Amino acid sequence: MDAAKPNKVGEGDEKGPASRHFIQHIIDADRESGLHDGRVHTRFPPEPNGFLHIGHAKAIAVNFGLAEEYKGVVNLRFDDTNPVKEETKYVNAIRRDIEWLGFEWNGGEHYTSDHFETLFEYAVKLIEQDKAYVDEQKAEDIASQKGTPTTAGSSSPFRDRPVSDNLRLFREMREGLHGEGSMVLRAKIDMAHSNMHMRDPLMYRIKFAHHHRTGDAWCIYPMYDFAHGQSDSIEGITHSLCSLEFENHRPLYDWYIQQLGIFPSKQREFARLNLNFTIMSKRKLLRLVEEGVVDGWDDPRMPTISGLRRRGYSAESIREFCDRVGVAKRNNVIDVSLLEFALRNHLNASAMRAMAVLRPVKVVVTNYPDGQLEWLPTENNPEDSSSGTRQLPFGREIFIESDDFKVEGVNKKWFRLAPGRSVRLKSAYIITYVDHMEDTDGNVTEIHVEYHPNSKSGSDTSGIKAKGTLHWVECQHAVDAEVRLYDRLFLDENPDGHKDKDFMDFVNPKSLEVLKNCKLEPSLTEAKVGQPWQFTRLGYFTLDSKLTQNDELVFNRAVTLKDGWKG
RNA sequence: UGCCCCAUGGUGUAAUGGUAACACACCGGUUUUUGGUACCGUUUUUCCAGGUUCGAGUCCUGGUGGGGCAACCA
Repeated sequence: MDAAKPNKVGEGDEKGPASRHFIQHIIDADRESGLHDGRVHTRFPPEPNGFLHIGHAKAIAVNFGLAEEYKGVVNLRFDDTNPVKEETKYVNAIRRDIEWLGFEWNGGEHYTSDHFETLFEYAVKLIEQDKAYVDEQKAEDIASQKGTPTTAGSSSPFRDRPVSDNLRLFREMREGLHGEGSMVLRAKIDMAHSNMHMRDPLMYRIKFAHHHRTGDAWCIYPMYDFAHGQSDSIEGITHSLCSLEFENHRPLYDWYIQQLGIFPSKQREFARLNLNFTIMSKRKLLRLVEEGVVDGWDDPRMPTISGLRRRGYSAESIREFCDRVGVAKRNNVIDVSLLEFALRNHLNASAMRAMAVLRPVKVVVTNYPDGQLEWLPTENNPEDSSSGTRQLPFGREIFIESDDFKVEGVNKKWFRLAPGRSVRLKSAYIITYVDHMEDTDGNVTEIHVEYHPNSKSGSDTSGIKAKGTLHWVECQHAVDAEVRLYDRLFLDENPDGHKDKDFMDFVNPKSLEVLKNCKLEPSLTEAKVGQPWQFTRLGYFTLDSKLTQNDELVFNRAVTLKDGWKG
């Protein structure tokens, strides 16, 4: 095993046992005690009100990873208890993203709405036990009676309504006999409880809204707390893993299950993923979409799964990233460089190399015969000996990167082309500067060089030592393309963390740069959507899935190569 | 002035009362027909104060600091 790589969950290496996180310790203890015969059944419960982002990827990886480790299964359950926010298009996007990440869920999809009838029966049961009551107060009154974290709440005047009245009213609520906001069903727990969630929490509210799956069958909908844990229980979920913010909900989660006497799913909480220079709130990501800052949920600058995919991130790299960030209870902010590392790490080993010149300047090889052309072999991926080679056309006129030539400020650290300098053209010849032309603004328009015929790659007998190696594309065979370069969407490390400023204030106005006049080697016309490429010396790129037309290639840069040049 | 959770290098995460480690980042070096990769190395860690113990990052007490909790949202 490669010692540089982290141990796969549950495995050890020659250095000792793999490190294990606290949820694994909990599950180990549960299995030790024989809980549920050692069965592990988790769930991933997205609300279909937005696209999945990299933070969800962590939750997905934790739930599916644990299930895999313990030979259990995972339910995909769309948590659809609020019809006014949820839409089928989000269900479809979420399903596609999880599949793309490479995870398989257990036996079809689940929906909280599948359990609406059972949930209703559970509610009736609690009413019959005098553990729930119909409250006819206004929302503001209920809120004010809740008290504050430091002062006890007070009871609703409807708290001691007879069971029979509660039963009748709750059924009338379901039948649509009462208007929205006129009444709610509440659990009867303790209005003075130190945990606000235990102060007679709402269980059901009336909404005459069309539900994306149940249509108009219901006009009452359960609240999260009275739906999530019960759905876990109905589905036989053993370990219900959620984020830290639900820690205070746990006593309520347990209370409902205990009162109902149903399967005892257990909730455990871990810290959600945060990334610097980005935001992870679905509400705020939606604002970027709605206000046109980005071109949709799948804009390559978005931290969404679909955005990362379109940008050129591989599913493997996202999974590796999720493995590397760990699982713990402390609030964390992961450096985006770790995400980029995971991508480079995967793509360096797997991506095909290609030559592309983003900001071309023409080079004329003055001693190369006019009209002559030769095809030179070059490796597809030096990290993968099985990837083979391909042929590159070379001729009298080529393009190189304008950044690779400069006249002013040339010192001994400059390895590239300059007056008096020689450089290697990757997989071709060594060339030596002869002359260059400039326009009236001083921009270099053309460079003249001479090549050394005996310096051909693989059979170099020239003895010339060239420090630098440049990528290049032969003019006649060059394919035009558009290339889009992305920078971070926010200029602030924590755009969401300023009390006095809106995160929108930190949007990077230069997060997208569109290059129109890029020159690609001809083999790139074979590129497919979803296929990663390393453009030699530049970074990792992929075809844009939305903007690419048949004869108009558009590439996105996912990430640059690490740049070790200190200038 | 309440309840809950958390505190290990710059950022994350391990260490199950017994030598504080791994990754990313950073900095330096070797190799290199990608200033990439690979390899080597430097710097940098247990919030504070008590207590228990032969021994505490770990257990206990008290502080300090951070996060969460008062939607007919999830």
